Parts: sequence; C-alpha cells; structure tokens
Amino acid sequence: MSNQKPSLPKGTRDFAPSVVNKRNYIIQTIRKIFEKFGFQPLETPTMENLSVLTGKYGDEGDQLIFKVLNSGDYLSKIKTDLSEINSSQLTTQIAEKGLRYDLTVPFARFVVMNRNEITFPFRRYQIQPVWRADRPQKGRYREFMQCDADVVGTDSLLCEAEILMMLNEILTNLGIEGYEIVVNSRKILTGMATYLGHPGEESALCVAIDKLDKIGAEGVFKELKQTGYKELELNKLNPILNLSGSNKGRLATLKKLFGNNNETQAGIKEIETMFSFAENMQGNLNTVTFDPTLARGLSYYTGVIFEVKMRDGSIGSISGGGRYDNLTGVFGMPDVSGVGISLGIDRVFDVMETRNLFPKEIATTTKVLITNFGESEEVYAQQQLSNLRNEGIAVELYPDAAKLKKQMSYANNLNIPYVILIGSEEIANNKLTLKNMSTGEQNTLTLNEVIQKLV
RNA sequence: GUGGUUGUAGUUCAGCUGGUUAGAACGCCUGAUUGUGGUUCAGGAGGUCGUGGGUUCGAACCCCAUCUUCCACCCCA
Repeated sequence: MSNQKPSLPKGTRDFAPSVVNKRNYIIQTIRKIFEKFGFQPLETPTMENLSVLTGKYGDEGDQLIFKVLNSGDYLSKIKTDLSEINSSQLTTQIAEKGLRYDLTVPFARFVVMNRNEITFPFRRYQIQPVWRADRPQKGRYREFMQCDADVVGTDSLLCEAEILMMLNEILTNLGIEGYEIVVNSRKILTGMATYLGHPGEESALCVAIDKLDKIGAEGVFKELKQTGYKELELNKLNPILNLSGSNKGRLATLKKLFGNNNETQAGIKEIETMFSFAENMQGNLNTVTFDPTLARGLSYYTGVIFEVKMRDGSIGSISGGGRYDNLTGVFGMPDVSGVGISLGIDRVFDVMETRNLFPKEIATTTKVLITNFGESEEVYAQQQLSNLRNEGIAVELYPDAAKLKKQMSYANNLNIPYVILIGSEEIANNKLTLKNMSTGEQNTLTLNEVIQKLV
C-alpha cells in the first residue's frame, strides 16, 4: 500500500479539542446574548441552489462561491459543444448547487419560502459555517463560522439600536477591549454621490472612500478621478473627510453641509434616531463611532451599516452588517425590510487568542479524573465514577493501572482541575482523596463532600 | 483572480559561496521518586530537509513544476 501524505484543502482547518472548547465558549456567549434579545435559532442547508446564491454578492462574490458538481454522468448531459463554451457557461451546466456563502441570503430564501408560517417581525439567529473560494490570509479562511442575528418585517430603528447593544454586550462579556463599532448609512453615501454631482454612482465612491484609512485622502481622490470624478467636485469632499468631534457634532456638521439633500438627511436622521433609542436603553455609545466614510458591506445594504474593528488594526473587521430593504424582493417577496449583523467567530477567536483572553478553565470540559490503582481498587472506583456522573459531574476514570505519575500528568496536560485518588486506604474508610490540581491542595472526604465541592 | 513569500524533529527555528554521520530550544519517553502532576537533575528516542522532476562527481542549499503558508491588490467575517 502506498504511503500517501494526508493533507487539508487550502484555507480549511482541523480544530483540536482545546480549540473547539474555546470556540464553543465564544459561541455560547453569543448565543446566550442573542437569545436574551429575543432571537430564535435557525439552521439552513450547507448547500443552496446556485440560482439562490448567484447575483446576490456582486460579480466578485459570484466567483467566490464554491460550486458543487452534479451527481452522475454530468458530462453526458451537456448539450452544447464543449469547444464553443467558456468555463462559466460550462459551470451552469454541470453544477446546480453551491456552498453557502453567507447566512443572510439563505435566511432571506427561508423567509420567502415560509412566509405563511412565520409570525412577523421575525427575529432569528444562525450560527453555521460558510465557504468562500477566496485566497486565504491571516484571519481569512475558506471555511469559517458566522454568527448572524437578523430581524425582518419591521423597519424600526429599534433593531439597529439593539444591534449596537448586543455587540457591546457580546464583546464586553468576552473580555475584548479596544474595539470600535463604526456606523454609517447607505443613504448618506448615496446622497454624497449626488452632492458630488454623480447621482446614482455611489458604488465607485464607496469602493474608494472606504480605503481612506489605508490610502489617505490623496489616494481616494486619485482613485475617484479615474472613475470620472472631477477635481472641483472632489474638493467638496474635503470637509466630509476631515470631520472631527463627537458623533453628535459630526452629524450636526454634516446636516448643515448637505442642506436640502433629502437622501443624506434621511440617513443622518436614521443614525440620530438609532443613537437616541440606544440611549433610552442605557446603551454605551462610547464604543460607537459615526463615520460617513464607512462604506463596507455587501451591495444589498440600503440603510444603516455597521462594522466592528479593532483599534489596533490587528485583524480585519470582526463583525459587519446593516439594513437591507429588499433582499426578499429578488425571491418575489417585495417590501420586506430586514436588518442584521454577522460576527466572524474565527476572527474573534484570533483576537482573543493573541490577547490571552480565554479563561483557563474552559480548556477542558472534564471536571475530575479518578486515578486507577489496579484490579483490587477497580470496583470501588467504578462505583464512585458512576455516583459522580449521576450528580452531573463530568468525570473520567483512567482506563489503565498506569503509574500514578503518568495519570497525574495526564490530568495536568489536559487541564483537568481535580483528581480523585482511590487506593486501599480510601476504600477501607469509604472515602475519596480529592486533589485540586491548581493549588496542589488535597483532602480525604466522603462522597457527599466531594460532590458538594464539585457541583 | 494578479504579483510576491514560506516550507528542515511533535512545535518554534539554526544550517556559511553546493562538500563527510543535518543542529538547538521547548515538547516527548525513561529514571532519580513502586500513592502524587505542574519545578529540578541525569539519560534516551525522534528528520525519505513539503512533494515530483532536473542540473552536478556530490543538493536541505541551484533550476522547473506542484501543493502549502503568509503578505499586497481585489474583496471581505
């Protein structure tokens, strides 16, 4: 038999038990908070029909969708001459399914398909992996986990305000500091294009203006000139790029600047309303920055947009989202407004790992190891094992009568917090010796005393 | 998708202009310590140098291809 070297597809990873425990810690924290805000869980299939996915993420996005080859002898079913078609035409003939690219579009599809069963407004959260055929980099994987919370069926800005609250609560609970929730409105960007004399051309503006941090005002201008913006028009952009002061001050300045530009004023109003709702709920707005140059996000956003980034710039955004007024429209269900955010737990993980933010005790789910002294102690040990499990304590008995040193280092390496020693003395007195592995302290106790300490 | 970069022990990395048996630290195993881990000490095991070709008397080192890693662009969690 030939010896083949095992390997993993590019951009995918195994998660060892200690890593899964850390990821679960993040997921549980997020889930708990999503549920506290009234969101209900939803899961959708790994695969969607390509007709559902295609065209929702722009041309670039379409290319990043992993396609799933049709089953059977798909080649024989091709009707056209292979030499006359290109790869993308071939793709439509041999692949009708693709892997989920995000959780928002499958959610929209679900809402449309189940519109008669759903009670609106519908709040759901969804925690599942998604796949993108992107070129991997740090914090960028081909398979990664997204945690989404969306509300559809209302255009109330209460939802946006709640998103700010949830993000704060999640990140604070995880112990993450130095993050910034950046907000803007797509309407402000649309209005900005009009204001600069290019109505309806905000996408070029968005692409350029979003890079302000990276390439500076000159870079933005240079890029916009290439797409048809003129020097004179661009000068009007300066006061926007140079906004300073508090969120309220910036909003006020912008309001004056844009005068009777209705689109922009509507966007500003949205942000103001969102802020005041959050204030009513005692939300912390110190972590929130209104930035009219934030332009990230997928093409379907129409209202407020969000992005969470680390102030030290150590990683790309850890969360993004916004309001989309017509996502269900493409599936034949118009006039349904939705808003949501997506947290990338792989990036949250990377931030927490580099900053050592994971509590030590989550490294394992096992609470206690019972040592194995050999055949004569086995019966008693197995009984105690069962007694502890019946109390809901996560416990394992070392399966072999290995040297105690080996059993102890097993518990130590796996970060199991307690060890119970059962030898002839313990059996004779009907007791257990409980050792705390972090303090080294140990006591001989009755079963009930042990249970009280461990529960 | 475009351009660049990386790959040597379980892990992180040395390895000179191509020249004998490829090194270190940490980890692992054994013992000091037959009822005590995390510290200490003594000893030991472990590598087809990512993979496949090529150049050469000779390749971890040079060339080509391929996979992988990371970076920039694009885009994004």
